[in-house]
Amino acid sequence: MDSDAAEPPGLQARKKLAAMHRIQDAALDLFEERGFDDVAIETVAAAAEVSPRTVYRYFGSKEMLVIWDEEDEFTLSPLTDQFAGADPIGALREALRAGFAAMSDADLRLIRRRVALIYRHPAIEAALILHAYEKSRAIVAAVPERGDRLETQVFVHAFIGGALGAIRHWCLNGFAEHPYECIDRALTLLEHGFTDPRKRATPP
Amino acid sequence: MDSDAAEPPGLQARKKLAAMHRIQDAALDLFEERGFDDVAIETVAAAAEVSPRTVYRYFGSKEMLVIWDEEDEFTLSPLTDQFAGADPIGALREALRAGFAAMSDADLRLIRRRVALIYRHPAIEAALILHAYEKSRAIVAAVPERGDRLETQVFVHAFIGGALGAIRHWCLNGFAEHPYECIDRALTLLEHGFTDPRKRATPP
DNA sequence: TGCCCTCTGGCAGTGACTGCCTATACTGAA
DNA sequence: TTCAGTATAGGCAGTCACTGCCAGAGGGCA
Repeated sequence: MDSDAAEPPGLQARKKLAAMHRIQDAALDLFEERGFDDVAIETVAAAAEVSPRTVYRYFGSKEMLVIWDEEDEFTLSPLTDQFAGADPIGALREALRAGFAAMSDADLRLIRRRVALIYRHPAIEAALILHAYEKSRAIVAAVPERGDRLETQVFVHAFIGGALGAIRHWCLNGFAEHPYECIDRALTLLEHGFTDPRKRATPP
Repeated sequence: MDSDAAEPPGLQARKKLAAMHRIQDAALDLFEERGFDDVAIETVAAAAEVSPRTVYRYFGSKEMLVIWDEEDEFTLSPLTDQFAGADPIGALREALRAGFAAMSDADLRLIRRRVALIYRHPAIEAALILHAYEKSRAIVAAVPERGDRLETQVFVHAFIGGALGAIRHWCLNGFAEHPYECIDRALTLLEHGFTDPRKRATPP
């Protein structure tokens, strides 16, 4: 594991981060232009002027070129703590609200670009789902006394599922609403349960 | 698509089904013995006395050798209808109860064998998750007036997530409980929501 | 400046997966 | 029973994602 405390950036790490952004940019361009399946890693590497080996070292898989988000670690790790608290849904809502509030318009544009690509290509959507479940597994593991309890498993998985459903809806709806709006409504649904079909049938 | 009505079995289809069972059996044996990653498709094909090409034609992917369940189509397609009704959770509960009740001990043993393998190898668990989400996508698509609604997306995804959590807990708990027990409790959690942490902290 | 060491690049390999074509087995009618 | 017509399995060769391994280039620090 890296380390939990934020260390001074490191001049070498900056180059890596810059390269990752350059590679992701090139990849998004190519994928949007020719389609995900018709672009080889070698092509992406050539466009970003790095070796294919480096692309794999940085991103691990082709799909991660689209999934990867620099802020991922920062936004997701506090989530772990929320699940242990007394009001996990409220805490999650607040954490996500803060996360979206901290985003610039450029950030949001980049996310929309990536999400559009994700739901245009099933293979990438698959990778996103797996990525989300890896997170959920980490979250469950981080709640020691409750990790093996069915209730924890179901809650965490349902939350991940709900979040994925919200993102999917956000994209399939042409990004009409603000993403936090979707997440928020998903959280409300999880909060109150699906007992009453009218809760599902009529928006708040 | 095949067809929705049950046609006479077809003598050719029987041979295929028998071959699939033979291939899956051989695959499970080999995966349990040597591990999923250390068995090539070629080996499985040789053990089942079919060509590797046929294995792919039947199962589509290596992971599907473990995931595949003959009853899958039969148990899952009625689920689609349940989501459209007034009391989807109740209908789901009943459908799943009936499904498990119809299972023989041999069926259950096979499922335990497959699930144990699934959670021993992340790659197979990944495939299971994706398989489940493909089903959920089909389900959402089958609820025409509600398919693009956020509430439907979230509900279906949360249900799938909850079910996956329940199965995961079932396996990680050493198959101590009956699987329907786990699913049932998961449904109850979804039904009542996660408002009250005590609902998560204390079993019914 | 010089030593250490991490990181990048190239190489070669593995194995999952996929068209394409031929042989073969099944199906339905003469 | 036999003969078309059709669907299906096998074999071949190819693509490409992904992975160790090793040598070289470049930062980090004295």
